[in-house]
Amino acid sequence: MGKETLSPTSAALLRAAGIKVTQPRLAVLDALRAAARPMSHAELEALLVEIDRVTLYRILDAFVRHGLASKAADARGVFRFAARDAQREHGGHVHFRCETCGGVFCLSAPPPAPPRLPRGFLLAEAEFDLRGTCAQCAKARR
Amino acid sequence: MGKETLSPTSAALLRAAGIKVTQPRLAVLDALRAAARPMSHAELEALLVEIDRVTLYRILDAFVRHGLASKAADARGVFRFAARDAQREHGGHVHFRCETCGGVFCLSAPPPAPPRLPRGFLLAEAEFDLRGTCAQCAKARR
DNA sequence: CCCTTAAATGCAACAATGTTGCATTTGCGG
DNA sequence: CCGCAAATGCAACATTGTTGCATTTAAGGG
Ligand SMILES: [Mn+2]
Ligand SMILES: [Mn+2]
Ligand SMILES: [Zn+2]
Ligand SMILES: [Zn+2]
Repeated sequence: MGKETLSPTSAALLRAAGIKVTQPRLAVLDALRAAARPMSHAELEALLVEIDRVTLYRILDAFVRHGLASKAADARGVFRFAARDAQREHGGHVHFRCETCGGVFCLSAPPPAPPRLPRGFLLAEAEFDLRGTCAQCAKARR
Repeated sequence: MGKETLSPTSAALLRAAGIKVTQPRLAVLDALRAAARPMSHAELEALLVEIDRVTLYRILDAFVRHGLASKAADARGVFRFAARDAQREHGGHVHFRCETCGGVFCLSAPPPAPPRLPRGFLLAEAEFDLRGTCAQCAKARR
């Protein structure tokens, strides 16, 4: 009987990152890892009412600093956070964002290869960002 | 003697878009068309001190509604606006955004072709978004 | 030209998002 | 169990963007 491939506990991830394991951080990391898509601060705040607003900002920034989460502004200019390990599932394909309903759709196409950068430039992230109207919203519009 | 390829006046662009030609709009459109890069509201406000803050927001939104400008959140979550005709110069290549200094750099690589979308989906815009650290900021960091 | 009128502007108030300072609490190594 | 740096909670503030409403102005028809 082969050993199961367990995902690490959130506590283990926090310890591996070298930051203190606290109840608020466990709750936030659990929420991020369980989320189907990148979450905004407001969404997390609504989900985790017991956590202070500012603490939540600081926890998210700490996660980003220590490589546990990614942070990117969405089309509306709001930051969205994704757990790095949950995010890996979405690394192999392209996303389409509906400008009407805000929905994110996973396409089957592989992401394009990043081009060569000028000397000295460091690439952190490359995202092929497709925006438009999803089928449902397009139909409703007529 | 061939006829020169004149770019249209900003007033002509406003008229063609079917909106009133006003002094604030002319100033904003001139500024956007002269700008080397997409401009934030704050940058435009500093440049055009005579224009009211709210009016500037409304002018920019009107430009977007009428196809005279594009609007997109930058890596810091701030909206940046570009005149559509000035922007055409930047349609044929990819951009790199420095997460440290906020600078936008034009790369020589052509943009990747958008993938096939699911039935009913409408593509409005496709952008290959590269983020990281520019050479100058990378050097300063060490 | 001058009126008329809808559109655009200016200003005040508000809302959402993100940051800073500081006193208090807590995880964790010793 | 202690001591202390790290993390939290709370208040105040900053920036970015929105809404309501009174006033001004562009543009078209006499
Ligand atoms: Mn996906
Ligand atoms: Mn360019
Ligand atoms: Zn949709
Ligand atoms: Zn830079």
